Formats: sequence, C-alpha cells, structure tokens
Amino acid sequence: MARRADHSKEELASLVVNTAEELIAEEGIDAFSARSLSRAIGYTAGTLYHHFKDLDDIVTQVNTRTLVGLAQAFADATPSGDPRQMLHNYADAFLGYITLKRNLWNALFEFRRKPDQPVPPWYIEAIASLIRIIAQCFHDIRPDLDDKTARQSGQLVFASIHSVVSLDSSGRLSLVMDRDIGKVVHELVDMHILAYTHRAK
Amino acid sequence: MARRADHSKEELASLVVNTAEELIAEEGIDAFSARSLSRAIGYTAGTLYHHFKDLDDIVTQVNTRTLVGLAQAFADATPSGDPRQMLHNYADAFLGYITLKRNLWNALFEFRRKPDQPVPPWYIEAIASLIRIIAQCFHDIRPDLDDKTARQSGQLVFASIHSVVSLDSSGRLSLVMDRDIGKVVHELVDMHILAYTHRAK
DNA sequence: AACTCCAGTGAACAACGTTCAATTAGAACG
DNA sequence: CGTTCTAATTGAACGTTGTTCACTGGAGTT
Repeated sequence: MARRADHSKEELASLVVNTAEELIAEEGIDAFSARSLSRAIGYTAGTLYHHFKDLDDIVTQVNTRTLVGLAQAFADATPSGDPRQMLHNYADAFLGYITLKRNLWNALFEFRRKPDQPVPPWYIEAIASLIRIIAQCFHDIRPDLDDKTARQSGQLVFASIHSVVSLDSSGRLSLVMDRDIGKVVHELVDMHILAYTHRAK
Repeated sequence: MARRADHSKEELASLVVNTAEELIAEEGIDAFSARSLSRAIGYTAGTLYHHFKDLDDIVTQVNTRTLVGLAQAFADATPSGDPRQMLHNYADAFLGYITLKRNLWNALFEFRRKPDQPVPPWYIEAIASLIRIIAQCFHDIRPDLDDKTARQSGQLVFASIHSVVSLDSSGRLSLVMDRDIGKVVHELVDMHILAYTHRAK
C-alpha cells in the first residue's frame, strides 16, 4: 500500500509538523504520540521515522514555530512612544499569546527531551531576540545606564513574567497565589520599572 | 517466594517511600519506574499496588517530604532582626535546599499526574505557610500597610524566586540569562523590597 | 517489459503503568 | 501436629509507549 504519489517529501514533512501542531494545541502534549500523529495523517508510525530522526525532532519543529509566533506577537504589540507603557504592552502581548496557545506553550517547557540532547541554538537565539526588544525599553527609560544593565533587566523581567505565566498556563499558579494573572504580570512590570528607575548610575 | 515476615505492612510502606526518595534523588524522576522501584526493594511491581493506589500515590508521598524539608530549611534559616536581611536569608535557604535536592525538587513540579487528579490540599497548605513566613517580613518592613498587601508581596516574591530557581534547577535558566542564580535571586529580593518600601499607603 | 529504487508498511522489541488469577507463607484453631 | 483460613506476593498478561527494520509494491528509468 505504498502511496508515494500522495505527498512529496516536502509536503509530507509539513503535513506532519502541521498536524503535530494541531494535535498538541488541541489535546495537549500528553495526548501526543507517534501513533496518534501517524493515524491523524493517514500513515503508519514507521513512516515518521523515514522523515524525522525521532519524535523529539518533530516536537522541536513545533516548538520553534511557537517561539516564532511569540516573536510575531511582540512585533504586533500595540506601539507606544513611552518605554514604560511599551513594556506593559509587551507583557500584554506575551500573556495574550500564551493564553491563546496554552498547550503549545506548555509543550515548549514540559516536553522531556532525551537527557543529553542539547537545546537547539535557535531556541536560545529566539528568546535572546525577545529579550533584546525588552532591553531596548529599559535603555530608553534611563539612557545614562549602560547596555549591560539594560540587558540584565530585560532578562530579569522576561524570566519573571515567563515564570508566572507558565505557572498559570500549567494550572499551578493557584498553588502559590490567589490573584488574577493579568494583574500580577503588570505589577511585576511596574516593579521592574521602579527598580530600574531607582538604579544608581 | 512470598516473604510476608520480611517486613510488616508499615515497614514495607516506609521502605517503598524511602527507596523511592533515594531513587528519585539520585537518578531523577525520568529513571523512576514501578519496576525499578520494586527491583530496588526486592519485591515485584505488583506488590506496590497492594500497598499504594498507584505510582502517583508514591511520588506524592515523596513530594510531601520534599515540601516538609523545605519548610524545615526555612525554619533553619539564619535568623536576623532586620526583616530585609531575613528575606535574603530565606532566599538563601530556599536556594540552598533546592540546590541540594535538585532532582526531588524537579520531581515536585515536573511529575505529570493524571489529568484530572487534583493537587493534594496539603501541598497548597505547605506552600501557603512558607508564604506566610515571607509575608511577615514584609509586614515588619512597613507595619503601616495592611496584611493583604504583605501577603500579596509574599506570594509575588515566592513565585519569582521559585520560578528562577526552578528554571535553574531544570537546566533552563541559561535559555533566558547568562548570570549566576545566586546573584539573580538576591537582586530579585532587593527589587521586591524596594517596591514594597515605595508603596503608597 | 524488465529493472531498480525507495516510501511506506506492519510486525517486532523493550519498557511503561496497571490488573488479577494463582500461589503459598504464616496465623489461627482443634 | 494437622488442618483451615487469610492475605501477601508473584508472575503473567493487557494495552500503552518510542523505535527499528525486513519486506513490499508502485513509480521512474532503461
């Protein structure tokens, strides 16, 4: 029952990643398996392994899309001339995107890759570029401080927001607090702005 | 090969949880399985299910111990009359404990319980009591602010620190920043103190 | 028409959590 | 001591999981 004509190599590859993305988005990473994916695309599990190294490979490609989407959400954030306001807008973009793609976001951080497997470099670069955008706001707030300080503040606020949003997204924020995630996020942003504004030269 | 005399019901139960704790601490939650655990205690996998509902049950008991240990680490934190200094001491206790029990801490947050299973109430209470301790420090800093404000700040600083420490503990902090976790933690504490100090009445 | 190639299959493997009939050691009793 | 009863333990089994691989049969080439 070989069906070589149904899809070209490239078509099948994108069919796999598209379908994987849909499955994870709808059912969550736990319901995702080699067999459920292959069933969904009408092929056998074995076929996946002729086009991808392993499941990790497929999930990584889905995760990359999720990160690219987040970058786009940042680019689409409501513009503002006030860097303080802009930080809040980025926070809203962040929160909105993750709320929309809850399961995909969880897949990014909950999926257990094999122990030794290193994190793909473009993961790091994708996140670094988001942090650069945030750091720019800090730089605009206090241009007298050096770039390193702005970058560190960008990292810190990104990590803080990422963390509470991820806790919320995985349903564990209620373990720690009984407040609305939106309020918490903006309070965090205000706090980082306050701290940055008060920094010594 | 039934060995009823080897261990009483209670002995076997604590043998299971003790061994599970050791296994998870040494090998991590990924290497933990019903068969590896039963092999380690010299019984069969089936035996586990006569004494525990399922693996979730066992891991939950290990996790409870981890939380109790964290509470103890807080109690053992270096005392200080200065609430600001005390917050830093708690942060050190937190960081030190989790560094020591890396794998157990990851098990607490990475272990995937069955979808619907609710979080055990004593998890929540254990965390709440830690937050109360932190909130007390905030209250001491500015006794003029009400309890709710102090509690919310306690929740926020706990969530912030928990998050970066967990990121570090699971090896993902480097995705976001290139700094030492110790420095970051204390910078976060300082920031929360600064923000709290500047709050309007 | 014959030949080569390779995408796709489906069976197989090891490991997973979990269940359960069967076994059998130890306790209780006459 | 012998018998009976109870329940702790086993080991096979089921349905999953990720992954591998010998085989097949249709598509492209000669």
